[in-house]
Amino acid sequence: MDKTFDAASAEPRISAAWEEAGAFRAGANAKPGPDGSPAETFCIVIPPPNVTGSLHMGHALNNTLQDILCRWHRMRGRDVLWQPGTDHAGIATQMVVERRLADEGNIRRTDMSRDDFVKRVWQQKAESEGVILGQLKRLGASCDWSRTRFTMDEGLSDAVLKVFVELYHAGLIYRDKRLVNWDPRFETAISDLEVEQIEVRPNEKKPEGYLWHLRYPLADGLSYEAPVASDKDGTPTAHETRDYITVATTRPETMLGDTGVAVHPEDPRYTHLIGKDVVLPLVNRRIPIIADDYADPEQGTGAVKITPAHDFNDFEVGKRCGLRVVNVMSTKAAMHLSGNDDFLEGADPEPDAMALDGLDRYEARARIVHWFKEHGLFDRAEENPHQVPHGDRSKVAIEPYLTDQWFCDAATLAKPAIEAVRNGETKFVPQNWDKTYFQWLDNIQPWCISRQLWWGHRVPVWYDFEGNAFCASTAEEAIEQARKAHPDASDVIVRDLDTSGWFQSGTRPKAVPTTTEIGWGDDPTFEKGLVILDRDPDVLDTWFSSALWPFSTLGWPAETAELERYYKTDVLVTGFDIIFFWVARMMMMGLHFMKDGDGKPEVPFHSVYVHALVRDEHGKKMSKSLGNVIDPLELIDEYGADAVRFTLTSMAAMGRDIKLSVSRVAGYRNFGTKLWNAARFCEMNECHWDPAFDPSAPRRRVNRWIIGETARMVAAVDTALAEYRFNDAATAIYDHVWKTFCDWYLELSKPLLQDENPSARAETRATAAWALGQIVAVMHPFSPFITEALWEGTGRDGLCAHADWPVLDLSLADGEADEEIDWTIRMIEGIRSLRAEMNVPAGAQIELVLTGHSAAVAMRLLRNAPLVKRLARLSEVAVAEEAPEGSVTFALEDCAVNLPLKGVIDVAAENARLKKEIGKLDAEIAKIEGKLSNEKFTAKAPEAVVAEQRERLATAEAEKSRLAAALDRLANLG
RNA sequence: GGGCGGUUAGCUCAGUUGGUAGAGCGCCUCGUUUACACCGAGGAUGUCGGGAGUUCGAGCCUCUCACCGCCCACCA
Repeated sequence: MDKTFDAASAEPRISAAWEEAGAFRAGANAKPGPDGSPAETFCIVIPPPNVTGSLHMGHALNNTLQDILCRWHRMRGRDVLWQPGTDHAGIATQMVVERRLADEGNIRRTDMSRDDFVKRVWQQKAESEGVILGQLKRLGASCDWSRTRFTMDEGLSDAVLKVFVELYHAGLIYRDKRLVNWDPRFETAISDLEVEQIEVRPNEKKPEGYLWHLRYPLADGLSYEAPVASDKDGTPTAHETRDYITVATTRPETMLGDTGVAVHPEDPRYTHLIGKDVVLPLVNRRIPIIADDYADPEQGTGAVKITPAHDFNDFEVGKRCGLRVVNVMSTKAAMHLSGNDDFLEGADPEPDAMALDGLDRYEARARIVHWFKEHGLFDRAEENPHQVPHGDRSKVAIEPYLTDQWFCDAATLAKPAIEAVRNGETKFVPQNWDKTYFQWLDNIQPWCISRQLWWGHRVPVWYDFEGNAFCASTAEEAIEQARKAHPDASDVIVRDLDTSGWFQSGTRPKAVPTTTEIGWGDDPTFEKGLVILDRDPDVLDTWFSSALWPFSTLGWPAETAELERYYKTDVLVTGFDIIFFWVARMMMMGLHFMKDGDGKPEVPFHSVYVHALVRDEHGKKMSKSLGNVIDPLELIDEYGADAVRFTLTSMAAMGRDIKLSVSRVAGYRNFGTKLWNAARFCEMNECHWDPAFDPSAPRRRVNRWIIGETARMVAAVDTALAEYRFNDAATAIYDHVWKTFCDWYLELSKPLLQDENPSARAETRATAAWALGQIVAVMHPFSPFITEALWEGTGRDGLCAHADWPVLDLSLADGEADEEIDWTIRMIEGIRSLRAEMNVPAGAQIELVLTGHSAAVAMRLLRNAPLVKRLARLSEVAVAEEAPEGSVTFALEDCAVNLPLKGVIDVAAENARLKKEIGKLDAEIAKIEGKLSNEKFTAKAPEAVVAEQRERLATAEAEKSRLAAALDRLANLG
């Protein structure tokens, strides 16, 4: 064996061995029950990574934790299916491809046919999927790769179609014209969840972060007296005549679409104006002053301009008050005035207004403010930092925009999803996250599921010339529906707008749903009774298909054996950032479409383990657009996958943030090396694995002790994993391997391995090999590569990945052996500590004289003398009545340990040391006596606690008396 | 505005029914004894954010304050 484990060369070899063996196929290590019943299943569906990029630290953490659970259960004999796959990530992937096209040669998406563009995205998918799955394999993920799925593959597309069509016919999906969050960069609607609030402050670059106060002249020459000053009681003391009303806005450009000004019905400043009109500047449109509670007298001027087409609140006000809706922007959020009938109706725009046509909203804003200034209608601009909704992908301000979109009735679907968590069918771990889940679902809004993108699942709806919708899984079915709706039609056909023929009448898209752009909005062709259907050009929100992942990947809507066997799945492992996007929606869809054996709605998983987010060094979420992504592959290259995994596992308990430090990764790489060298030591000492080894057989205390320690460690790991306390499991292993096994057992075993007695040698070799074997097995889920290499290196059969998980009875622990070895360790530590403090040269062999002991303790010391001598570097171990002159002394609970150092000893320093030690013991004694003299304590505390305190007091007093005696002797010496 | 989390050793953070404060890294001293210098031995460092309460006993439970962070909703 080499001195270190060479991860870089071993990992690919081991990965290949797993792959060749099909080691992770579902059922690969399944063990039937004792009665021959099939193995219990364990199923996790992977959170499908996007086909946009590569593995980041969040993936590394997420998949490490899943892999630990899968490998653990696989070794325990469960039939494990870890279902892998990738997500088409509609908007994100389209964005990546568009950027790439731009890099390659300035071709815009819109310069291509939809068909060609989508083909190009499929290329991207093919490349990226290979990259990211390869990276997951490098991490060691034990997915059943033979079942890899993709959200847009044929089967999953079937699932999407069926779900859409069923929900549509159940009235849970519907089309509606309303304000949506519109992303002007991608020119698509997005859902509420894809909007993030970003604060804007007054700045030089952009006209934003102000509250502009603008004057709207009253119509018909009206004027009024407005108070301009008041005393402290609020009684007006001065007035001025005004022929305008001032409104305050953060978005002056929307004034072009104003159709009213609202004031509070009880605002004394304005009640007399209610029902009057103003003439909208620039536009010369008469719009009413209306009364509505929405106007807050405390905010702005108390009068608020109402733009129903470009503000969610204004839209509601407009509905209540019957105001017109005037959309003044294009899909790119540029002003759309010329040829805009809504805008022109009832207006007589200034040439300056029409000059804004086609300008970006910010440019228009600047010019409009300027225009108001020039025309004496500008009151003032107030600095006003405020939150502005932005698209989470595009990072541009979203525009509330009036369009037809498809919505899903999330509130109805949410009810069973809420109930299932409330009644514990699905549990969050840590449980606290259910609050987050409830908070969102209890207030859920209709989910906008349509996107004006090219990449994604096409909405399965066809329209006739009247705009009637026919929703069906296939064009053929849509045609049937249309025939019934148009009994007199000579024929119904689907317009074949696609050169590649995907959308020919009666066929449905196979595998690659792609099409050229449809002439949306064209005049319908209706001649000679022919009805032509056009398919809805929109695609679905990418999360719509993700929501089906736990059952679509298992074959649904087909009734597959996998679905029957593995649904519901066991645990979902995910970050909290997608509880709304994904977890909640999987709950909704799973409960709506899946039924258990009794026909009862069935949740997609019984547990949701929510882990922290790996953030950058400033605590920010890592994201590609911020450019703060740490590449886990680089860490793997340098330190090995096991080190990265162990680091992340150890940090899994952290609250919400994991800030990764490379030094820690290095530390866990060292841990691997430590284990490697322990194995090397075993090899050198001929500690060979014996399959027939019986852990209850060894008689030597050191061996019995390590067997007990091993059993306790395994139990700790099992308990921790059962409760998803990954860091506790990692710590239990780390401490056991490094401290217990390497630092103590291997050192203590050395004399036995060289013992003249062959049976002692044989027993110790077998025990060491066994203990190492248990470590390798238990550590495998955490560090699969090095353990697989050690498995192979120690001549074990098969794969470590398929090893039996250790099942050790805690009765293997021998209390008497534990006590004695623990005592021996304390003895050695005491001697080492004192040697160091006395500056005894490390190489010097010194004597030990035991005093103040019982016969039993003397026997114990003599029994373990070879160990103590070796590890504490002693020449002689003796017992005596009196300590030799010039000794330094420390006390164990049941004896005094004297090291004769006459000539070496610094009397003054030793005097000080002993006094300091005695001082510590005095403080301890005083503290315990205080407790024990407190009647309430002895009366109310549990007996065990009181007894423990009494014992500690006795120990401290015994130690103190021994040190006091040593101090006396020192005084005599002096 | 609603909700959630954090504040423990120089740094990054563990600490599971309340019962002697821990780890890794860093730091100091010593050491190449044939598994390991990616090592070994020893050592120093904490008013567990402040205050109050409950309790025989609080890092842990309750209340409160301060600061930091996140999520949701809103802000003309």
